[in-house]
Amino acid sequence: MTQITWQLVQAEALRRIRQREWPPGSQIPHEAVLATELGCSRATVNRALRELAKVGMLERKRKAGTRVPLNPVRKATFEIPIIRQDIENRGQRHGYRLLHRISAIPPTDLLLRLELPPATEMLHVLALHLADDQPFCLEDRWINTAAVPPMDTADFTKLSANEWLIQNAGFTNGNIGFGATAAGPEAASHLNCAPGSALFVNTRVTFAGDAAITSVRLTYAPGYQMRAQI
Amino acid sequence: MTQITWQLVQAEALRRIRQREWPPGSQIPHEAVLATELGCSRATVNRALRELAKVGMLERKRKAGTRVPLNPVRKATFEIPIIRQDIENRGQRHGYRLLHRISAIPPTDLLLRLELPPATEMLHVLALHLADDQPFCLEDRWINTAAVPPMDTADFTKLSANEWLIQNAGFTNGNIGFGATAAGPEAASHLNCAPGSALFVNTRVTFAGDAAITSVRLTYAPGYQMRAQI
DNA sequence: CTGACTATTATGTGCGCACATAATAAGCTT
DNA sequence: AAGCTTATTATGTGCGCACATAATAGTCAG
Repeated sequence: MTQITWQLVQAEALRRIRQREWPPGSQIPHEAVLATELGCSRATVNRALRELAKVGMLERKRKAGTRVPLNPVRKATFEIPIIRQDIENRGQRHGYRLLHRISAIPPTDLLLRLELPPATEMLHVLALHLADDQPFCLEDRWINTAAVPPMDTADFTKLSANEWLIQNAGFTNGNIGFGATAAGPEAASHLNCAPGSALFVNTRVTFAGDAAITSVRLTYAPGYQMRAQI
Repeated sequence: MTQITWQLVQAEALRRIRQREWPPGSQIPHEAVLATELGCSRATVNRALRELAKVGMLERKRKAGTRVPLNPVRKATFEIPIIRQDIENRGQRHGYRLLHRISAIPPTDLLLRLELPPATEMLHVLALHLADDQPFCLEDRWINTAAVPPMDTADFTKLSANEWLIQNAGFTNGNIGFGATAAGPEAASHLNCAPGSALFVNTRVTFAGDAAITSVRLTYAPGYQMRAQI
């Protein structure tokens, strides 16, 4: 006897949504009904619908039931790239050059974003990533040395701060932003492009629990595209 | 008696990862062990760990067990913004202007990406979104009219194609890309910025099952940032 | 030693049940 | 009729069990 899996239930639910058997805004039968109708247990239906709700295809509320949202806010998931792997996945050779490494007091707005007290000294690292010896991405990073393991052995001349942090300071939460910026004179010279070129920028702030770990600004060479699946 | 929830198990697992009780690269105890240790059922442990694996905090393989990845590929989720809501969430007034609406044969590379036969006629819509009467975003869209409900009543002069499609053509999958581009003369005039300005670009291709629905390219006015939580 | 087969083992998932929780609906009092 | 209290109901979650599945380790024939 072939069992009904939650994936099958999910696929059937998706079909009904797509084919308007469950039109937008409408309520769908509740779990127990679907379970008997599809010939499986309520737990199976629950898992299928729960995961659909998590990606925004359904809205669920206790007692109120489950409905197909009128304006579904679809969610997409993308992988935060480890720059070296990102480059190697393209079949290119990763190179890395440390430009700058100094302990200093960051701008106050950064300290505010990281919820750190004023005048906290942090480590500032500036580095360039290369793909097949061509400039790929400029990494501008501030590290909260108090919140990560001692980095005496890590001088970041060989291993990027990116990877060192990933391996040595597991983070739990944070936020990320994407935008575009015109290349300033410094970025232009490092990335080997004309000043004023349109560059893709990715900023991240990461925390471990409530302790700020690092803030990074990645400026990519012209033409870079970041991709994700919906 | 207070029960152990899967959230508690998950929090405990996160703590152990963060505090290096389960160091990167190491294997963690298997579900049954954790279940007895934490005083809950295996199903509860399973759910906690399964969800951690989904966001890249753990790696699970049958028989091989569960381990903390050396190079965790963290996944971030962001919401695909409905432009009007995006603007209204900023406390601004949404405006919309249809610039162009014509049936035509799109470039062949687009048809290839959409997996449509050559010389398929599609609907091309160009529109401008405004925030408090300021240009916000330029929407350049191709719609596969064969795959969506008839749109006789939808002329897109008032309601954006964006919203019409969301309400009338539930999609199931697709992909999304982010990048930066320099403003061309046309974009510059519509978005009221200098030619050559660095603009954030978001391209999306969406399918319903295996039928292509639409391809859209959103070019945002200078300064726009897209944000997401990790 | 090699390659094919056979256990073994950890995760993946289904089931039926129970109870918790949140949101709504119904009823009751004043 | 307004406001409080009490059912009712759909989802959320836990438990113990069973079996499926994938990957590994072990075994054995040649």
